[in-house]
Amino acid sequence: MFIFNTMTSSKEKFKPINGKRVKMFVCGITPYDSPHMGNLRTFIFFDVVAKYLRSSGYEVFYLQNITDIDDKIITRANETSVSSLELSISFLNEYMESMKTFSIDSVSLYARATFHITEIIEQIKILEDKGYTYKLEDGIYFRISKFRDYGKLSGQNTEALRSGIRATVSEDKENQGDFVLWKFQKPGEPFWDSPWGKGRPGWNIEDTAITEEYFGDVYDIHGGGLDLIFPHHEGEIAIMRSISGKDRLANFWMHTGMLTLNGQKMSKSLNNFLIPADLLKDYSPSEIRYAMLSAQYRSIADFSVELLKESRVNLNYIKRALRIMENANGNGSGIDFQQYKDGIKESMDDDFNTRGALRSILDIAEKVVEKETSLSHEEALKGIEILKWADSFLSVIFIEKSKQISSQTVETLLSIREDLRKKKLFRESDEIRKALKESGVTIEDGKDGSQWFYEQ
RNA sequence: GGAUAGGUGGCAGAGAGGUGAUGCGUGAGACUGCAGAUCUCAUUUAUUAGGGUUCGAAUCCCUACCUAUCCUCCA
Repeated sequence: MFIFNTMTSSKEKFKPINGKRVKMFVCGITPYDSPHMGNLRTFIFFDVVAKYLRSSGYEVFYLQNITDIDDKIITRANETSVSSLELSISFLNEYMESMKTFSIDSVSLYARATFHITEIIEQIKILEDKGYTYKLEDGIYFRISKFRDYGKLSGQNTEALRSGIRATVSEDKENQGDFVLWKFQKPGEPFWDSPWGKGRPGWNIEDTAITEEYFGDVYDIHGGGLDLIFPHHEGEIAIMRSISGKDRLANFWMHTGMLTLNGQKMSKSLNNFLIPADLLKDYSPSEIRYAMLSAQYRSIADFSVELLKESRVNLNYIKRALRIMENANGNGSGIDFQQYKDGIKESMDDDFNTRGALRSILDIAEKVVEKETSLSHEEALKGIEILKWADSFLSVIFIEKSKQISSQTVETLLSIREDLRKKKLFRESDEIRKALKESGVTIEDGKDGSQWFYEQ
């Protein structure tokens, strides 16, 4: 298995530090607003990563943080006159709801920053003792000049950063890149006590405190969006390595490409984002998830309706093949299912190429449709087994069917409809089709009678 | 200005030195009460540009141009 490592800009053979155990950390959200599809892209992808690693025999501890204290939360809370705690919990619930909707259920532990204040303070103390910190009027800062490898992950050097065009001129910071570890409380803001006075933690140290708590000072995979490489991940590396003295924080750095809308990054500040609810009006969760997995995770993916439509068509095609397999009773088609399974595995082992895996699944579907009449029951079982295996990490085909009407009822209604059609009472027969559609059952009339199937 | 990743048909996306897959879309036809699905055929000059290496380049090298992201809020 090969993984593209941002740190080295190359694909490297994956090997966990400790046998088959994998410690994976992915930067989660700051719950100050609804999660958008860009966020979802990242979390859907890492869900596949965790699931695929598990299906490949690894034991994965997938840790995700929640930045539930932050300037934006405080600002937003003040605007809406609820407490920052209430605000963050409400958006956190919404986030968890989305995770459920899109079958993102592989995270072992969600760690909230506010539950780890003690560990954060401990880390700052160590940094202080080692001379990595200094105090300004508004907080305790980390001194990046003391950490030699600052900028290694992003290819930045501190000299160039100084002339960054967007950097606001610093007040008193020793270096533009210095970041806050502990922010002193301003009147009315939530706070925790610390040796430096009342305040709250800075962003970067929340994650290092959490990962050190559960993983120790070096772990296997650190993931997140591409936009977090600088400065967030540089900051994490600077903090943790300064504390541990080790030559690394994580062995593999994985970053997902941005989801764009009309060629521009989906983001709150540009106000060009889509939230799940916008899409769920017209598309199912698995169609959306399929669309997200249709692009290679590191590439820019421009969001489009075409992509969703294509996903729907392809997914329906796969489901059609699945129905054929479920009813197969031919004499043998000679389809070599194993080669497709190998193809899926090969794609996934190559830096989690979900696009390639989906391609192989479509190849299976195509073969099955082509050999519909000759496909034997035994062959079909093999084919279904492969689809189930692939779906154990892709999670787009077999979605739990809730409150669906029984197949017996459907058959009964269909035979009634058939009679109506023979009598050319089409208005009545169309009513039945419509009613079934609303219950999640799709009917397709063909030469050999009507076929039906459950939508997800 | 610096950094990172890229630039292949209308769109998505393979190809990793030996006349450019595939899917979607589109067009035509078949089927059909309608819808949908499916089938058949088609989509004729798609590799950003210019140099170089080579018998041969999408692929390797150089230059230019373009796009996205980051340069202290960001998945």
